[in-house]
Amino acid sequence: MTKGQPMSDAASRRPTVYDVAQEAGVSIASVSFAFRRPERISEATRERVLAAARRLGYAPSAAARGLANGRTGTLGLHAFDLMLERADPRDVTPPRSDARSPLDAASIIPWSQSDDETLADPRAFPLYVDEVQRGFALECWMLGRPVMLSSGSDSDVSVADTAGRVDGLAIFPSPVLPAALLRMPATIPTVLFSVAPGDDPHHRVRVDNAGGMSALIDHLVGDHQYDDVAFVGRQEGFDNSERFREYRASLMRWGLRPRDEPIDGTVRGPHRMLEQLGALHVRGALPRVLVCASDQHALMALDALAGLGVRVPDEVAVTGFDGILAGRLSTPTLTSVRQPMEAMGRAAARILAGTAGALPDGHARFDAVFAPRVVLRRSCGC
Amino acid sequence: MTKGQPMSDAASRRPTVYDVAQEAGVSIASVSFAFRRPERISEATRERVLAAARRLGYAPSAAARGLANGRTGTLGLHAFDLMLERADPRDVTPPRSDARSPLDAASIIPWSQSDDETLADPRAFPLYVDEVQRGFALECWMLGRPVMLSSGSDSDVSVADTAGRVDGLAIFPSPVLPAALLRMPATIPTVLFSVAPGDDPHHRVRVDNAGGMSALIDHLVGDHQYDDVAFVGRQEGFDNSERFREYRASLMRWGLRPRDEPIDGTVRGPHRMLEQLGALHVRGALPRVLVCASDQHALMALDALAGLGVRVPDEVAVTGFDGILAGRLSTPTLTSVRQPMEAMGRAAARILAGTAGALPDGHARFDAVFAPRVVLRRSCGC
DNA sequence: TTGTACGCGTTATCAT
DNA sequence: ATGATAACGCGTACAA
Repeated sequence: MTKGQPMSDAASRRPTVYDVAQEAGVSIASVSFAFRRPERISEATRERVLAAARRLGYAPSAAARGLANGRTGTLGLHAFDLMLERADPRDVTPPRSDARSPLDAASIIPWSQSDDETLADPRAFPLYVDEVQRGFALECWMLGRPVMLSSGSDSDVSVADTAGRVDGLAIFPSPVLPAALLRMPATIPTVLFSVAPGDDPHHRVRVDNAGGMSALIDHLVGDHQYDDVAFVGRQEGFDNSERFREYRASLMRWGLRPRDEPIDGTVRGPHRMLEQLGALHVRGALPRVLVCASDQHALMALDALAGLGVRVPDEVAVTGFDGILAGRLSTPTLTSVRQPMEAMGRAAARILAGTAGALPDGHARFDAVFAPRVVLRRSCGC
Repeated sequence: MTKGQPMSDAASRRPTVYDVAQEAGVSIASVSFAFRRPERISEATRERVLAAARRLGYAPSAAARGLANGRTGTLGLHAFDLMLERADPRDVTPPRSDARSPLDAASIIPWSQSDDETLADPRAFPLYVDEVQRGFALECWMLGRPVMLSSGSDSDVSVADTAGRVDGLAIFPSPVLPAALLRMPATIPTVLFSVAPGDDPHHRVRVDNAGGMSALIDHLVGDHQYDDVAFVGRQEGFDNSERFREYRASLMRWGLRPRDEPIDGTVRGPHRMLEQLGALHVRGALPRVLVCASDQHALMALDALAGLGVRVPDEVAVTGFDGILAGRLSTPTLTSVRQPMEAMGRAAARILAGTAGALPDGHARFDAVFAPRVVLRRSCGC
């Protein structure tokens, strides 16, 4: 077969420029121009080409275009361990879409109410990542760029795979990230969410944890006069660590002694929080305030305290961090430090879109640090 | 330059198999095998290749791979008029990510509280599409496939563009959809959400509107004895029309007379609902119940009634449809008919993943019809 | 086990 | 304005 000629059975394949060109009686260049360079072609042939394309159901292959001009036009958002902090979707019965129900005999599919409640629980959605993702998608929509969402637990492979599909990539934080981060190719612009500044070539979008935490502590100590304030949450990841550090620093500025041992609380899995708080409770050693590393920790603490019969905020006050929606639905409503999550997602998209065309070693590395804001609700005693 | 040889300045470009092959001292086939066919290569050379790839920051180009083997591995989700029913993100001040703030002198970015509230309003997020999208993304995650999110108002171009990027495509309903639908290439498996059955080659995922509506009317008339029930919402799109039709049919089965003129209510833009309800109110002609085409309509109706000083549900009862989260946050809480949105999104993904490899004219066309469920809350008088 | 050569579908560069 | 042709980077028969 001669190079560049259309294959014989045009019917069974996805149509290509060759098929359209033949159908319209023009060359493949004219087909391409009809779609991408309307000004370089006569209106008459353009119409002929478009009609032929429509007749054949032709859709240009993004893969070929991407190969030809070296860019995909897509921006990516990657999560290493997507949903690890949520209900595992594998626990939920998959809908029976594999049951063969032809169109003319559609059977009505029932669903498990409990499964639906698991998925629709505001404590599981929308979370921090969902709001950031929404901001990212909104901005990409405005920029006219498709968004590629990807995830994977094997850090290297999955991120490299995604990197090969997009012109720019934003990455959610993860415990496994730092190592993978260093190996990350600097070949496309990359934004890291909530990662400490460093020497690597990647951009940053993060929040001023210290400012938010110190404002929160100032409120708790200054306004409420609380003097026994504990921290809940393991120190893993940049955000949690920075929040813990500033929790200690702020208390010490007020002349108070922080509890050195933060109360551990894993957000997912069999959690030890009830256990730990229960132990403190029987010893009568519960702190007056639980400052939690995130809203998810705080909501778990509310559950645990309710289970122990401890009244919030009268006996123990609780605060969160992030400002997710579920904090507005809890009982009592949750005092928190809100991050502008949508704005952060949008910022990441703009950074990528702006630097996607630039040189790989573009010396302008962004570090967008957003100011969080204390949101006072009931759980702190307000 | 000879065909197939690496270019001279390997440093300034994204590295390719040629660069890696040269670096590792092997052929490009070995590089490819090292990544895709580990069993067909010796462990030693594989290690050499992977090390070289890491050194160079090599990420395989998805475009080239997609072109070579004819599939992208990605599933797509397309919305024609994404966010048309939400706050226009262009109204929101973009975050100042374009301000050059080098990493070593990060300035803290303030943000507008009102903008953040607009974006974080539960009435704007998560909506129906967001929950479906989440289900779609969850299922794709389980299937190990990336997701491509796209949107565009120009129906033909944008959907064709997306179709060229994915192995299968799910499409949200839209007023402009029917026309574009017919022109859609059947070249890749396609799922249409909430579209009436038809002769086209596309799959369907939808909800049993009639069953849901009749159950709702049965509750309102049978349990609450309401006899003056009006419908709110324009009859556009498959879901709204079917709901209106069944609203009429159900009432007539109960021997009641439906109001023929549904109260118009556009979800976005300067809405006429307050105006219309106000006119009915001054005439003392408000219906006893407002059955709304969607939760978004119902929430607007609640606002309008509150503005008129009409008590819900004592004077006028209100019901919605869909079961979005915002209905749990309204005052009073909203009685609705919930769709299993996540399950629908997951079903779409499974259908696409299952048929992506099949023949284009695969005769198994799915029509997954999910059973909705009445959710009783306060706004109906319960 | 490893290397060579070609095709995938598009865009861009040149001629005409 | 239109046509011919060479990249683009990867997968993979096929040859060695």
